[in-house]
Amino acid sequence: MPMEPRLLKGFRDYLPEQMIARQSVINAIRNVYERYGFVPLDTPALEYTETLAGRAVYGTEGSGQIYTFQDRDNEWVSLRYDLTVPLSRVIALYKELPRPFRRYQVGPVWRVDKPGPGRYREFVQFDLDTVGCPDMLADAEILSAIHDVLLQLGLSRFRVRFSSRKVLNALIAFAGIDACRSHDVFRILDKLDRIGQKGIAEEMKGGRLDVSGDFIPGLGLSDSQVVRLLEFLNLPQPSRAIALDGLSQLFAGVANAGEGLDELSAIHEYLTALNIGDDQVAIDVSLARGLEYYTGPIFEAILLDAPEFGSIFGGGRYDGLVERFLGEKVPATGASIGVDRLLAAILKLGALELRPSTATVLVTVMDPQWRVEYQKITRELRQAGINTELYLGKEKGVGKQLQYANRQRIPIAVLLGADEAAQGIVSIKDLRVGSKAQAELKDRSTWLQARPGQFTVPRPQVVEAVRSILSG
RNA sequence: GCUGGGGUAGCUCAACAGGCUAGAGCACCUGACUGUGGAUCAGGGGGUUAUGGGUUCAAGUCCCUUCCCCAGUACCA
Repeated sequence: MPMEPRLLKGFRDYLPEQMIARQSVINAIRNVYERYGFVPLDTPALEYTETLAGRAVYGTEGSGQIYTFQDRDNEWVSLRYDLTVPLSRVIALYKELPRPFRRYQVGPVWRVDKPGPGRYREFVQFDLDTVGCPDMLADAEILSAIHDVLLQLGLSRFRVRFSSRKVLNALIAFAGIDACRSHDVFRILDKLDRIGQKGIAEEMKGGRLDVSGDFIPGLGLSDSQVVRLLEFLNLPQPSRAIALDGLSQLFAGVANAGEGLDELSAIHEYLTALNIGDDQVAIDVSLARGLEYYTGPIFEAILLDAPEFGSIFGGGRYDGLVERFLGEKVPATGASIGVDRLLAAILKLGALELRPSTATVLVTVMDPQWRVEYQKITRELRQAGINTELYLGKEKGVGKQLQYANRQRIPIAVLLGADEAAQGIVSIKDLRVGSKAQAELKDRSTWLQARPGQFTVPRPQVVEAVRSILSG
């Protein structure tokens, strides 16, 4: 008995249809990033566990989600959890790298997590980071790049949000909360979208019952502390400038609050100079983010027409991460696009069409007698830069081959049989014409006679004819 | 991970209260119709009812195990 073909939970095969769409998204992102002058980097899937599992890297939850095992040499190794920590390792290992080091990296990362819609244990991230620049100019450039990426992908209805961990630290001081609880507070603040202010207030205090009746334990903060948190959350933020005003008034008496505000206002100024508006890249004080290593600005983006996919982009400044390996403090900032989520959202929004084939032309094999001629035509088209497939299935008649082209969404078919050969011509068929017409057709003989979208050209003009179809 | 719900063909679902050989639509394959996609017509392949055990004369149906899926939670891209 053959064994059952099984897929590991939370893992996926990327079938050609998905891969074609995914690669086009990745190429679009890469083009934008190279336009900004970032350089490519790749690192191994496996790292020493100690590289990833240091204190205060991913937080307690994050560390528990790292795939870890012993290899044949009894070394403890782990699958990378993100691309940021490997980058900081690279910075420390290759001291000859230029500073600032501005790199992009795309590849899978692994997290032991409960799989769900749009959430997997292996997923692809596309990262963009600048290492060695303390100025907010670097952060603004990250935001500007994601802004350009989304526009490039045909997604204009998005909202990029940013804030700063330093602002949140000021909030902790402002509310009189013990600094050691700050990460718990951030985690709950981050849920604003889902549970609302009422839910946040409950969870900050005694806890709350969720929709399923499950009890979520609270932090046990006092009423007055929660009032201050809500005051912060209710700051009006119709624009970056107004949000900044509100923050500086609210935190007027808080020591060290100035640092975070300076960061946000610097980013605001840079964005304004780049002509990036409040509606596209906004300050959002409720933004918190889960990872422990952020030290300054933090970023996130959602698609307004596909909010159910969650954030498709997230990141921030992590000035302490490289220090773990180097001892020397190296400023760094960057962000990550969740390629799978972004792709799922794009497909749902219809901004990209799934195609099972990369071919534009199918050269059919009508009669094995002309095989060499089919090969020659195929080669001519390929040399002209046109993606062309020679039909390699069983030669069972042209009907099957056109059906194949139709199902593969290959728009153009080339046909050559005895009739054409006798006249030195080739038949070329634009299948898209028939696809449009076929809804109205009922009777087969009319359909056969019509031969929609089909015409003949002299044999030497095949490439030219295909080109003219493609150019519309 | 936790709580709850679920699992019948590739997909969507059916099968009175435990009772004949587990069915249908779609999809797929073969054929007919000029050397041509669609429609139509004729035929065909597909199932250990997720899994292992138990109760019973009899289990898709009832009980338990494991696995997987879904919703919420936690976390995050």
